[in-house]
Amino acid sequence: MVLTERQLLILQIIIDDFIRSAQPVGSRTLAKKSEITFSSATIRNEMADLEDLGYIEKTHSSSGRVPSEKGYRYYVDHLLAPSTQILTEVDILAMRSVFAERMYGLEKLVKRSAKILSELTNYTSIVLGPLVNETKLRSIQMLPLDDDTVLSLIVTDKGHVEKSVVKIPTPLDKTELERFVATLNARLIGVPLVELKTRMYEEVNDVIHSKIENYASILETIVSNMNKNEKSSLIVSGKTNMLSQPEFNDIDKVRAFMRAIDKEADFYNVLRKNQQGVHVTIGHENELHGIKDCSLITATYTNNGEPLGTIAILGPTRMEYSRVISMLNLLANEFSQWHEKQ
Amino acid sequence: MVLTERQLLILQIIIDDFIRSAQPVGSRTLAKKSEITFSSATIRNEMADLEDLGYIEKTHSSSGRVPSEKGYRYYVDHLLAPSTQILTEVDILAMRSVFAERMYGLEKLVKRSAKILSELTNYTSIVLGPLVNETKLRSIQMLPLDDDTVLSLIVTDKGHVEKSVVKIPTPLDKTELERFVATLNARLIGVPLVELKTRMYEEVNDVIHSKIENYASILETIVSNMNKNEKSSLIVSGKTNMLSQPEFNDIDKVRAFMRAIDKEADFYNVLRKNQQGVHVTIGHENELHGIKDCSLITATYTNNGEPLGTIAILGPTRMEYSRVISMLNLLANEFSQWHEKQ
DNA sequence: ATTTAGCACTCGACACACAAGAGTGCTAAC
DNA sequence: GTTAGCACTCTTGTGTGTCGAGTGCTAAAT
Repeated sequence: MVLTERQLLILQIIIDDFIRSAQPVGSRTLAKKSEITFSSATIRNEMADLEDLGYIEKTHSSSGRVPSEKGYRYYVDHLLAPSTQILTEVDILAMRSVFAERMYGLEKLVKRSAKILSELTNYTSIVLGPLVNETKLRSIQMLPLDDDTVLSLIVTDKGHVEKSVVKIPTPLDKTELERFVATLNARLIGVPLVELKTRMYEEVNDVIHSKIENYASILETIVSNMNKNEKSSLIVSGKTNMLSQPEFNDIDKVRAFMRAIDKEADFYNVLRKNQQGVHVTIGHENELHGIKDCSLITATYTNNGEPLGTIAILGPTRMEYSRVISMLNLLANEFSQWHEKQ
Repeated sequence: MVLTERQLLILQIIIDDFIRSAQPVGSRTLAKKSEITFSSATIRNEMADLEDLGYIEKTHSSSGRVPSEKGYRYYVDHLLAPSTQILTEVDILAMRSVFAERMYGLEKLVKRSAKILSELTNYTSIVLGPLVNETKLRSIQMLPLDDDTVLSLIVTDKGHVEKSVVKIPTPLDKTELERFVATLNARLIGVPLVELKTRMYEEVNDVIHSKIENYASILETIVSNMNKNEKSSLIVSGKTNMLSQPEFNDIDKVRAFMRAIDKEADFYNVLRKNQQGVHVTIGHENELHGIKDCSLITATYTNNGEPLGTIAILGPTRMEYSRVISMLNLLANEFSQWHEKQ
């Protein structure tokens, strides 16, 4: 059964109102709205139908109605004012400012966007920087710190630096190290980071065998470090913002949420698998347990159509979907453009 | 007026018991303890005196007693079982394991100790890595990324790397850049990082003047970046642990605490000025507003007597002072030893 | 055939009263 | 100086009553 015009109108107003007020909305409140030309009794009848269909719920038998997750889903899919200009000038300027300023380095850009986003929305923002498989090796450097310690740096073409401090078993021959590094660089520059681990062994295997065990040990450490740091480009900003949302007046919800958001690795996995475009995941649609009361909106940004990274906002299910989606769209665009200029 | 033996005993038991149970302790509960040989009526009299003196408080007129901040202060200063072996084998092994393992790099060590500490105590731990003024320049590297972008790396003798991506106004001459870097390295290696900013200008001023403006711009960025990153060696672990402490059942306290702990810069300032040794700051003794319900225990670790960094635990005023102090002492010692071995 | 007015009913929120229990302070006896 | 005893205080939990917002249903109005 499909919804009538009037039911859609009522559903829309209920959700809009609830998003604003966080209070269950009753038939009298609705009847006062200027869009509504019929009486509260009619509204009650329609609301009863909407409830039977699962779009709205009561918090108790004589309360006003609250959107269900199904209701939000319908709202997001069909009712969202399509491409209406929701953002204020202030919002737009704030976001553009991140890119307008002469910025140095992608990592800062990611951090700053996350911050702006969480400040503007008062939700929690999560930004995933470019995935490692997009970047290529720019240079490998090794600097001896002591007799038995080497600092190795892996620099990518995007200006990212992975460092690892390696302890080596036998004392170091400096010129030999230099030759080793030169070999590595000669053979590996330009290799995508994601292939680096395997290529490293392939390309330099013969060289290593002819040398002492030091180099095997160094490579071992570098490779194992790369695994760990893959996830480092995840920035979470505004973790405490959710505390000011009324749905988090319950201490147990706060606990669950904070615990969930502390496990950044989980979010990494969720965000990484995101397809292109904007996606909204509402309440129990989320895989992660701690955020079943929340909605997650994600947007990917691209470089020439290739997905590079993800921007996301985590808020209560009662989220300002329309505004947040517009913001993410804008920001993802700016990101993509920024990348193409690089 | 000085406290009698018996009052001390009572104060001690009250505090010990309250630290365990988080419940106000009454005269009957006390009388049941095996250490106590006198009746609950006597205890009531003594408790009235202790209250007049400000060491304990009532939560309401007919409640049991709770330690006041003055009480905790006295407890920490005079009553703490001096160097009794509080730590369990498990605690000790867990902490040693951080150092026992073949660890790479100070930064990881700092992170791992913070983690262990917060896990063992179930409080929040804060570890401040070696202050920048201890470390010296090991090497400066500059790698051109594009025509107008240079990645500059500052490597310290402790293996720490500061990177900054610099956009430069005029296209780059690669050999000239190499000469510039060589000059920088020749003149600046071994300079303490804290002096680097000024020395950088002094030493290379003449060189810069004879070259194009690129180099001034590069130095500018590096220097301004160093300022920001000075604070990066602060690791906070277990932020959400406090949520399981009963004193944080109040949502407003949670909010205040989370907000406070999110401002890492504040903690940096507090920890940086710490004198050598272990320090306990109780409740309102803390300068920071959000943690007036908390106690902060800090310990510095040293290298040949020179203070290097700080380890701290932030918990409720009802903290296991004795255990935490022992743990910090142990860990600070391990840290100092580790440094000396380097 | 819809829409609406009217009304009985439900439930949460709040205030109040009451009892039980833990703990105190004080007094008088030991 | 110590203790037993007792009246008193305050919290906590439970039950009761009232108020108001909101619903569902019925019957009348359009």
